[in-house]
Amino acid sequence: MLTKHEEIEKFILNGVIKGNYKPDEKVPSENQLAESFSVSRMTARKALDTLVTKGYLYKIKGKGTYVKDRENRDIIYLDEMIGFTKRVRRTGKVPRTDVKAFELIKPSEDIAARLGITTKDDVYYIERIRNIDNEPVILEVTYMPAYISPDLTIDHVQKSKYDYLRAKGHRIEEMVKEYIPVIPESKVREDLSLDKNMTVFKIELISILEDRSIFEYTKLYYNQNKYRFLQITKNTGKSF
Amino acid sequence: MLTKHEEIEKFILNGVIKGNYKPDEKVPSENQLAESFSVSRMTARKALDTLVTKGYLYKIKGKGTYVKDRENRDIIYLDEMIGFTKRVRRTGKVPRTDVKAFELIKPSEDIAARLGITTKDDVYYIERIRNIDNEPVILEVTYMPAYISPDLTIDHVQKSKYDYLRAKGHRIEEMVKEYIPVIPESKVREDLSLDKNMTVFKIELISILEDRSIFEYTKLYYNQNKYRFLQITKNTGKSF
DNA sequence: GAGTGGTCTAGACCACAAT
DNA sequence: TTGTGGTCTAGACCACTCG
Repeated sequence: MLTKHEEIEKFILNGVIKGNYKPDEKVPSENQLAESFSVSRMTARKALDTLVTKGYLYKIKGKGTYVKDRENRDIIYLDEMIGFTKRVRRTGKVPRTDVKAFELIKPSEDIAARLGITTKDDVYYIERIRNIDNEPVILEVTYMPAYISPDLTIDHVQKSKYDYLRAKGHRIEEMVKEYIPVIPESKVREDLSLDKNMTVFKIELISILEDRSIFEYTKLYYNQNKYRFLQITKNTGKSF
Repeated sequence: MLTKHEEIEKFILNGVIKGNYKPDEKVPSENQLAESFSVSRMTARKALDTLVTKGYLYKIKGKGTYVKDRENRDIIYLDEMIGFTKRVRRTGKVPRTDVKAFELIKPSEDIAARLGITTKDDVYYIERIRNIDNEPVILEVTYMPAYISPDLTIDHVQKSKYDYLRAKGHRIEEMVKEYIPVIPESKVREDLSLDKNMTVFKIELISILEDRSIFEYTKLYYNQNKYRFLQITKNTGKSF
């Protein structure tokens, strides 16, 4: 036995999947749904809100509720993040990196612990937004111990952290990544122009150098409205 | 300017982070919050619901709303899924695989397309739940073309698909994985005993053999209540 | 001005858990 | 019986969009 809002959710979702409601077209308004299902507006609203959170719809205040275009999303390959610029160009699209923050700060206890330093050591705080064809795709928040990268400039950050690292004769030996689904806070939501309460894909990672020092602690937020995130693993001989 | 439900959400979240509300202890009830913040119950409720979706709280009908224990989650390494049983034993915990479904079916058009076969070809439909210490951790839904694995039995599935594959002289050449955050449908929710509207981590993958035929299409749902999902990448020489 | 979504209220009835 | 969360109602006011 479905509840009323589940009934409405099912009805709308069905329409989306079957193509009765096409991408970027309106679904019935909250008032229309309330009337046609003989429920209160709050109940109809709950159904639509759930489908927004699940990523099927998006709302525009004053206008209506629309079907999200999930079919025509482009693909981004996760292991190729390092070569973001090059990879995007290869698809004929235009990449751009916006450096939103580049500061020298004292880390919180949590950050210091992750980087294996103390709260008295300096760290770079870096926020970057990766765009493709002027659309924000990835938000990156990075903490880097200053002692490893003493002469880092905003110019390096505008391009590639890893190019800088290589130029300094360092080499990343290991990366530890954690995969986390989240509903982002408002700051992330604004930077990636996401819908409220939309689930998002997050990776937290630590890069470890050849001497076991930690080069960076980075949080990556991926905008799933326009892109799908894939990874290709080739058999190297022993994994499978 | 925060809305009222955001104000309450912030208050509770703060209490959780600061430790005023301890793991598996109650937060104030909806009625208590409604009174102390001078709002209607629906408004207080919305704040708690949001925190459930975000993974900070869980609710038990008739009892109350509780703080989820996120600190003491164990770690599972993603690339080691193949050796699930062995890896879990190594930590001193007890792994178990429940085969919930093992059937020979005709695939839908969507599934057939993903497997590179027709809707007239047979496929195995397999559902498995991976448990650690009797707690469901991973739900796995697999479609396998029968022509590649003609003599597959439930016994093989109880153990390892990949052991079977090796025994047949095959070898997985490549895996294509897609990472997706989702709010699972009720079936998945029940299998993994998840909270309603809780965001979950999902991987869809295709395994490709040396002759480019597709061995499997698999959907994996990871229960993030009890586990964190990490991946370690070692530098093989050219990736970074 | 009419329609939309965003927020909020003050009730109500229910199923469930604990005492 | 009391308290909890789950669902739902029938209103209300607001900010926004568009004609």
